[in-house]
Amino acid sequence: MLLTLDLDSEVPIYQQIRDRVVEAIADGELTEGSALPSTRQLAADLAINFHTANKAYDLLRQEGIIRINRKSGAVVRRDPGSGPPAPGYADDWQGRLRTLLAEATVHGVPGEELIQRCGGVLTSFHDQRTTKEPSV
Amino acid sequence: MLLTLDLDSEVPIYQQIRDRVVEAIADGELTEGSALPSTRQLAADLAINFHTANKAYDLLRQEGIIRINRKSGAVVRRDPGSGPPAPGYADDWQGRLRTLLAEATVHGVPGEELIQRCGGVLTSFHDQRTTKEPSV
DNA sequence: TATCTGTTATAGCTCATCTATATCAGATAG
DNA sequence: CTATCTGATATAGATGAGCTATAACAGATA
Repeated sequence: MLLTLDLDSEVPIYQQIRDRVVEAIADGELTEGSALPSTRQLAADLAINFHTANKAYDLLRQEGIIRINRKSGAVVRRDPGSGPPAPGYADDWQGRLRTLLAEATVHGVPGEELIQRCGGVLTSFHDQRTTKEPSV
Repeated sequence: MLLTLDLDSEVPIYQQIRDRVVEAIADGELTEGSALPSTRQLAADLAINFHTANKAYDLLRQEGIIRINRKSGAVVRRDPGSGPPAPGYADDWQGRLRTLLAEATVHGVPGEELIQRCGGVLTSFHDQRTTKEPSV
């Protein structure tokens, strides 16, 4: 997994790391059991402080997305096939979706285009996964 | 427009105000030309500092969503019918959409449900608008 | 004139973000 | 056993974001 950061972004570094990992799992690039680099290794690769990488992993752990052992390091715990979401998650998520869709709507993006883009993104997730794991 | 804040949220107050205004415009509750309360009035209603309300309006102005005159106060400048989005906007937006969809996917929400929720939210926008402005 | 508006400036507080060191313990390779 | 990797934890400092508190100024309006 190649991880590029935008140090000029308003989005905190640890948040960017978290987002990229989540997207990589959705893409199928990482699956349940995949090992992530150690916090020190990741920090060295990204030329950031060790604690910032640590915070990113801590965030992913709090979300239940990765698991951290002293022995095996950071390992992916959830992927799209790991089971249904926690109760209430989807509704919370929809609240954030609503804000995002409202913004695009106000800026004049047609509803049909928004649906198309949603579908396109989801298809890209699915395509990536079926590419990595061809149907037996 | 009734505006409720969550002071315990991690989302900054000025961001919450901005989000609620954007959603109200998408809903059709506010349309191009609608007047918003003055910053001092809004701050008093929400029991927050005047500068925080000011920052929210400043953010909306930077996004081109409202217009601020000393004379007429804050007025909605953009609504879903104000024309096409700025070039490059939709692509930027899709990047944020991708992160949001990836998160839900990783948490196990099926793609079909995500599409349904997107459509549902967009329909709620449209319904609200047609309710306020019934077809002649 | 009194009062509303937006605009701007300054200052202070709290907390988030990021970095810099340092230490400790368990696991592992030599 | 020793050296070295790992995660976990503590402390401290720098910088900036977020929010509040006053204050002052200018234009519009009643």
